[in-house]
Amino acid sequence: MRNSKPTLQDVATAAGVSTATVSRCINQPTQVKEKLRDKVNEDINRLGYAPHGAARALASRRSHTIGAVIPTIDNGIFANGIHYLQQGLSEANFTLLLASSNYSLDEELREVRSLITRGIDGMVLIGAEHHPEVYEMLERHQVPVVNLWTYNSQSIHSCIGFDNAAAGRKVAEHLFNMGHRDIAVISGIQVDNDRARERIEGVRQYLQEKGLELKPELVRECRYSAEKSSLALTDLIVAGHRFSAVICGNDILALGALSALRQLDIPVPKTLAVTGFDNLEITAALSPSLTTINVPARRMGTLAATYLLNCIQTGNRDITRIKLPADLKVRETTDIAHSAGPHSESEQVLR
Amino acid sequence: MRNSKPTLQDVATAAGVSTATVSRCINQPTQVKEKLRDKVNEDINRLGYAPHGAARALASRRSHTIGAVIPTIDNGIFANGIHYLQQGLSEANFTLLLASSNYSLDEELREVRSLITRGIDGMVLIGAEHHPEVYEMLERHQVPVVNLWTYNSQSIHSCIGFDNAAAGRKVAEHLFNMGHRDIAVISGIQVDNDRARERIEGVRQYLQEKGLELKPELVRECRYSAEKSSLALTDLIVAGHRFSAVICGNDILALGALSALRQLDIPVPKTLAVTGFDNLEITAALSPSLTTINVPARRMGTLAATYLLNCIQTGNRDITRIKLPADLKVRETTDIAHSAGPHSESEQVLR
DNA sequence: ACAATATTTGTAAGCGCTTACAAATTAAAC
DNA sequence: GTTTAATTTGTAAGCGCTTACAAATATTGT
Repeated sequence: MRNSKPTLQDVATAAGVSTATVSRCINQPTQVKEKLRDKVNEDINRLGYAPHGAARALASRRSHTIGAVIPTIDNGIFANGIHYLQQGLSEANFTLLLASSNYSLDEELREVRSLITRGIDGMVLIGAEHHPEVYEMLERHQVPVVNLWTYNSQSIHSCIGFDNAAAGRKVAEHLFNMGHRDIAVISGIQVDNDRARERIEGVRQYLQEKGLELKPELVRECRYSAEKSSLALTDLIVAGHRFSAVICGNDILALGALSALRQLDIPVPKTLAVTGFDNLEITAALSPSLTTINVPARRMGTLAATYLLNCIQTGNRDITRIKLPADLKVRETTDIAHSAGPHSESEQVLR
Repeated sequence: MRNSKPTLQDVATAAGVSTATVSRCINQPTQVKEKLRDKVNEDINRLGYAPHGAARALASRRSHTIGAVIPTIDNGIFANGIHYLQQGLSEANFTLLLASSNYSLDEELREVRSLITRGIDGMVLIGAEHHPEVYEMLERHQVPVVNLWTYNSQSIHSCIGFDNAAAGRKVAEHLFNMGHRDIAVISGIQVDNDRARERIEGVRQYLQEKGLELKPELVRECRYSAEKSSLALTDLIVAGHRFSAVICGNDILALGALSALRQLDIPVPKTLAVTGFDNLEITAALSPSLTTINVPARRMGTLAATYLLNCIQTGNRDITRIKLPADLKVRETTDIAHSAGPHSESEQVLR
């Protein structure tokens, strides 16, 4: 319970060695003779010494911190991937500095600037579309970056993700195969959001190939909120449009859509089929369970950690592109046959 | 596109002033004469200068960073509160360093240590129960701390939250009033989790006051995962226990319970009533919608930011205790009457 | 006009650590 | 037992910034 925290110098004095030796005990233990090292470690523990991150970062030009800016931390969409990113970093003794942009590229720029000022060693962003100054700053400060949730074979920046357009196509294809010809879309705001645009573009293309059209009046954009989505779908229905399926830009939007349909007493999928995107854990537990795209969140997070740590360690700045699968999970909101029928056990009486 | 990033010294040289003046332009602009300040700012922009966080932190003994360790970032339970915490900090130009503990106090200790090493100016933790060394380190390093998601008028550390036991009571009371006498509980793991314990304790106490008992065989603990919860409830039912309501420790557990009940074809709330805890956005959109406790996540986040910023600015270390309301949201899983009846609009034909 | 005071700027000493480089010690080779 | 090479430790110069304190300049009162 000393007055102020001990410094490297305090430990050095206590152990009767130089600060350099103590520093080596911590950072390159093999460079110090075992006996001395033990003595020093003992004093480190005895004094309760903990290195001072800022001083260390300043002297070594390495913060052992990587930054991530995600659109929102509010719901679970990105949380899962970030969780594994963090886990991967943590194992290498790196820390994650997390910020959110509210789906705005300008806010993202501000956060990136703040993170760079903080001195991050690597950066994780969502999507490939960013303010030009973002890339410029990262470049200037030599900070390696990887874009998640997106994949493009031509990308000039590293990316680890999936093909959003292809995923959109998969949804459309499934719906088409289920007999749907009139399809509505509730998308997230597309400005500043390449993933949202690509997903819809995938849908549009597929339908076009099948001689169908994605009617502009059947496409609604709204914030990624269940409530907004609910309103959007209700509006679409009240407006009297004809459609038998609605593709939602993510699971939150789908949740809102299902809520609206329940309010309106419209049976799903009988009268209206619904699809989501992301495969949040809860979507499988819904009733009806939600057909959605299973996003490789875990692997994106883990691989991003591996990639950045490697960049930092080796100084390698080659760009890497990793394409992960994003498969359709067909469930009850598009296919009643997928319904979990009553089990035999269900017959038992509870009370 | 210079070789390496410009430093304060570079700006000073360019502007023909001392580093102290440039530093003041950035940190205490009013101390510098307007004309000079403009000139300096111009050079700052021209050179694309960005302060070096570590150097700044080292020299000023202030990192402008606050740390938070939450049990999990995986689902939305804590995300919402953290979102607002971050927002509040961001406005004051502070950054959030976020880590997760997987509901383990030992892991939490490790994360706290890492954060302190990184040099945080303040700390946010969830719950009041922490490894003793956590409090010791925070004390030693003079880092102000606030416990969220918990409230105790006797607490010797600052807390901003709600009374978990009282919330538990509310759930039990509601169920009791709805006529339920045989109540089961699916709780999160209680070791290392004071909130989970308190919630159940609240339930137990209320029932006791009503001359009822919370039967040990009707209490199951499991990880906060929909799947585990689903298994736990199924197990409880298959074991032949008699109960008409199940109280779940949080909304994720409730989701799992609902999923199990759907699989077993057991009507909710007719045969079995279900309650959650947290009021995740999606719980209102479920069918049946979930009765749950509305946790004041937003206010906890906002107030935590305000509190810590104040501590840091003023140096004040008085302990603060803020009690926020956590009200019951009665919905369909306990009260069929709350069902949103078919609206008149629902009659309209879609196709 | 000249003190006396208030404001603005500069000087320089660190903040706590890492790391070239030099010095000292030990091990290996002859 | 030397000489030489390899290993271990110490010395000291910063990393880029903030901030007492001193110096210089501007403002005010008389």
